[in-house]
Amino acid sequence: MPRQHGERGDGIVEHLRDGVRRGRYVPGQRLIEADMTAELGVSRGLLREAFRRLAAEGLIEIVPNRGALVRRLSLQDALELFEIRLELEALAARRAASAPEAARRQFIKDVSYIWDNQPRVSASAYISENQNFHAAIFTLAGSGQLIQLNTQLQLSLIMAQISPSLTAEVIAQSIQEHRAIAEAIENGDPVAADAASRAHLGRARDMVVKMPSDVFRQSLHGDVETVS
Amino acid sequence: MPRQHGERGDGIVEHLRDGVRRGRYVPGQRLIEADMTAELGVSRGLLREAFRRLAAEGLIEIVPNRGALVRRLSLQDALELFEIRLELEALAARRAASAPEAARRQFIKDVSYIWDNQPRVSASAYISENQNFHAAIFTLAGSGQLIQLNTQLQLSLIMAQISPSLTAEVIAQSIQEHRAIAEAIENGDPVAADAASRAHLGRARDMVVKMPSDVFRQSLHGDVETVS
DNA sequence: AACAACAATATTGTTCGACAATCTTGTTCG
DNA sequence: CGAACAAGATTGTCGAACAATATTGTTGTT
Repeated sequence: MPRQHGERGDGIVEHLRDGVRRGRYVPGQRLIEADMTAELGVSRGLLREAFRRLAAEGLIEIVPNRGALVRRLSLQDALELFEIRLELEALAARRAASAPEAARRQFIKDVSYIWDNQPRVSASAYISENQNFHAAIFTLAGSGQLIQLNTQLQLSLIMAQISPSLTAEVIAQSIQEHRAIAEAIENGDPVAADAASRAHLGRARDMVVKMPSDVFRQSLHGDVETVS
Repeated sequence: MPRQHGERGDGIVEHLRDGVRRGRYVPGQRLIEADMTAELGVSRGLLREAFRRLAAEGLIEIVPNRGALVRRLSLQDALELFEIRLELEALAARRAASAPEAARRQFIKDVSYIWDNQPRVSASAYISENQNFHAAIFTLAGSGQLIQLNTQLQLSLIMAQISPSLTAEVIAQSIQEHRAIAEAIENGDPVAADAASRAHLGRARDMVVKMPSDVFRQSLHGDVETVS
């Protein structure tokens, strides 16, 4: 954790990203500067720079004169993000399936945990498995820009918001679909990988629609809202 | 320009974005804090927050201990971005073509300049026309998340880098393709809009590949590079 | 008890000055 | 000409300060 000169801000950013992933910070939670500077041992200036980065990434929001809070997606946000993710992950899957065989073989090793038949011990275990799996596809796809864009898709937030409502059946179904994607990639079949990705994300999308509505922030009525 | 409490940073961000668009700042140029604080009349802290936002957006880069500079894309960066843009803009075009008729009609009015048959007076005139046109499609698509992601696609940088090598023929060709996209949207035909978008961006991509190589930064040899 | 109005407190927005770490440039020496 | 070093420029980080705004607490009234 002791980062060197010029990279201290990275540590803060990582702390927050990780904190949201593991539920230490939850969507809607306000992030008070005084508290965080005390806890992390950094100056306000550095903390505020980190906040700005994360806000641009879409993980937190900064409301003028009210400061930073972990972003809480509306259902509309989530659906728009799923729609985008569908396209980008299909692209990534195609690229991944076209990667050199050695790289694909390594990928299969890296995600071997998806073949485990034991029921996942906890929702959070599945959440991190899921994040890892999707990240591995983007990595194998080998496009720096895709990896970068993937951070804007807010998988952490979606998982954090729906995780209390996750059922064992939904998880089991997802794992099956992960295997289908992985197999298509292993076989070097871009068309199948594309299709399997779309099927997986389409189903995940439908699942989200059926969630209790208080999982999401009430969406603004306006036509289009941007996030600074 | 006198923004109010809590929104001063927005002005700086806007200034930089605009500056890159109009060529006031060019890819590769270093942005010295002392100079910019003097010119913009803001404190270093605020300026650095703005830098962090823009770096997360991908418009500038921050190199530890060397500060901020306008990002200069490698050919690989540009191609990866085109590949992604192809998918996202096709999505946006489909959505746009499915928008209510009133909105589509308004869109056609907003982009009526594309029907002008006069040759564009300057490369920069075409550049701003192009940016406007593509932004209008994303706006009509009505997805806040898509609009947000569009900022990561770095159209400004690509244009800034290739603009010295733009020819009248290439511009004329692009304008034709813009018209095809607009017509498909006007007719409410998502399939045609999708196809026209893909054709346009595919051709633009091919054009970029043929550019003189010194237009782009020499790409790093590594497998994948991320931009913080 | 509910509520309005106000005061007290907390929190953010912004600036300034300081100093160490690092990079850049200029100069001198071999 | 190039290495080595010194001088200067620039960034990274901190802390203190104060105004603007938001939040909470208190009081008095109905």
